[in-house]
Amino acid sequence: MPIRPPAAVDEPRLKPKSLPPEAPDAARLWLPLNALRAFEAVARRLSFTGAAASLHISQSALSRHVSRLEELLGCKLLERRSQGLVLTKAGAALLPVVTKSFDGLEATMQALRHRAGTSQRMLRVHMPPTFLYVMGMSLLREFRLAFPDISIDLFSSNGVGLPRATVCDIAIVFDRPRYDDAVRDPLWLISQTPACAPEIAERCEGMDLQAFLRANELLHTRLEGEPFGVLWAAFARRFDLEISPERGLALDSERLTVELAITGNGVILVDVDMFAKEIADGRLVTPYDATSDSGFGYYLTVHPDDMSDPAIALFRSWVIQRFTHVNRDGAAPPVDGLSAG
Amino acid sequence: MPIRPPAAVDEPRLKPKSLPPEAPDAARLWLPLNALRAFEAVARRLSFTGAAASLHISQSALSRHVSRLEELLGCKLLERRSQGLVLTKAGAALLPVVTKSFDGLEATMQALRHRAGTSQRMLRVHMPPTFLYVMGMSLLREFRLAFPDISIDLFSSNGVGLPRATVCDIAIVFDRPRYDDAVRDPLWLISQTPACAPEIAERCEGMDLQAFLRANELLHTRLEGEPFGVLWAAFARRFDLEISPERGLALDSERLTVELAITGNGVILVDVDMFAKEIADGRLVTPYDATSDSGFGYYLTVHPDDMSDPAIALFRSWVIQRFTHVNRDGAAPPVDGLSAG
DNA sequence: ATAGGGCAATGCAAAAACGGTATTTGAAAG
DNA sequence: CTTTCAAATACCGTTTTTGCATTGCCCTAT
Repeated sequence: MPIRPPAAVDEPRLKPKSLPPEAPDAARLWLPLNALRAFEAVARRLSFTGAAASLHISQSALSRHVSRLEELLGCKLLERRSQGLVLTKAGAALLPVVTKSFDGLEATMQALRHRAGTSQRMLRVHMPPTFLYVMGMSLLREFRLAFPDISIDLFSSNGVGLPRATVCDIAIVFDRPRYDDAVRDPLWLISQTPACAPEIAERCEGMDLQAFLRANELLHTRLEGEPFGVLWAAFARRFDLEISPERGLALDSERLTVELAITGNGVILVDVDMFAKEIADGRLVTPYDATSDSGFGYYLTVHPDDMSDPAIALFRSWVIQRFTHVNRDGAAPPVDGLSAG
Repeated sequence: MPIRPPAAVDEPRLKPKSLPPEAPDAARLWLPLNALRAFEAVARRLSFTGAAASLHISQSALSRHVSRLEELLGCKLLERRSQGLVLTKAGAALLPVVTKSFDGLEATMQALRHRAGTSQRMLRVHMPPTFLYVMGMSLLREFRLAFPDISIDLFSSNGVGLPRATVCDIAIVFDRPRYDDAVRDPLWLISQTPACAPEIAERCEGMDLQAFLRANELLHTRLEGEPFGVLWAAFARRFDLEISPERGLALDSERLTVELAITGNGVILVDVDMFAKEIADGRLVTPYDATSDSGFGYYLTVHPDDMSDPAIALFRSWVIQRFTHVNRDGAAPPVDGLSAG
């Protein structure tokens, strides 16, 4: 039954239905709000690709939005010329209105959040150093730009640091999936693959995976509350490897572990996206095309009782949305020129 | 497992990535536009149910939209009290801004359509009388309210009246699905079930479907270009009935056919939603719980060459959208106590 | 000229948002 | 205490949106 009739002429006279036709909303329903937002972003930058990056959606999606808008309006809004985009007269007329309207809405929303006590708050956020280093900073920077009235007090240590247990409201923790009653949302589940210094890979050229792992020291990062070597064990299980995952050297901090790997002290399990920089500049190589998803990853947690705090709820939902949208682009180029060595 | 070449050192840091963080859009992306639209409709009427009817979506959907908005804002926008809804301070602050913004957008869109030649047009629309009678009028009324600057010149006859073949730009035709190159969109696919006058149903009480159909005259509506009795034939096929679908009496106009059925002259195949009125007040009864979807239904067609006409394209897309996400809100005919087995 | 790169459009499959139905809840009226 | 009405919720289907990969276009550099 794919197609359904519209509200047929309602029952003739046997239903007072005090409401008159009330059609002011007919046009409202038709208003392509999301397409207008897309158009605005594109028109402001005069670039689909650029707008896509800034909105954290794909260029493809934007292209479609704008096309639809143009189709609905019956006229082009942007002229696609080889030198770039140019606003047509119609586009030029539309852009300022859209910008003004959305700015107004944004400002009002902001003001209401303010009144609700959401703003001028200080959120205490905790996250592991690795996460902070790779993507946390750009994430927080973005959040602050979107909500300048919410300040962030940032903590970063290798301990777990759950909210209410430590001095923070929101924590991003590295953990495995759990099904308890806590408010935990997955942000980034890692895919682990063995990595080592290029010299080691060279020396071991030709070995199969199992031999390789047996020939080298396994490096671990200690995980609070987890048995020693869980990640290696999960990896071994996934590829039917006969190795001793509990063998090796464990450190507190993943950064230290990576340092050891880079300096040729053994093999480490990494997520290629998380250490893209080290891999890209050759300090770390991933000689085998074997990655497994253990379910471990970074989860965002808040204390259940804090869910009613508007600022905390806002931060949480914003981060979650941010991650669902952007698993890749935000991760690749967030930090430039660093990468501790 | 083969060794992978040391992770092809693709673009290391040589990607200026000219774009600065550019976060003005971070908040834009977050703006819950659809939820705001929902809130506006509810707040204006101070009623979820009423707004749902006017927006042609369910109360449930609206409830969720508003909830989400409240959650994002961190404060209630409407106070649900027993006497009805009341705007909170926050809601009262938000409503005018939203209304103003959306009105502005609407007006601008309208103006652009105008400039594009979409407006101040006269559209010639053709539809079958039955369709017009049952739902066409309310449809057109609504369209006119949403787009007052587009006039409608309405034709209604039993002929097919395809655009460009007759004096119309847009036609709604009763037909079967076809896969030709014409621009044809299904609006309402009918589900056919036998119906007759109550006296006949009474007289035939206890008969099975096949006996019932054999005992009564079959009524048809003549369909241009279709073999005599297609609909009855499709129905018989669906339920493995041994009847002679080509038997019976055919008329030009479905309304006439229905009249004959009502006055006890035979059995007709109807869509229960389309003749909800006749069924509700007992003039027509559907004694068997047997409905089949033949694929026949009402299709909207425009001439391919007309697709570039903004006004025609607008009408078309508006009608299609109107049909896809409309429930049976106003229609829900209180069909009680009928439909005996 | 020709190869290469940047950018928007598009086919297709996957994912997410959205909507509907049915049900529950909660308050008020009979 | 039952009945009624409106909003919230559970559950689930499906439409819409999105991303990826690819195409096509035009410009630029070789």
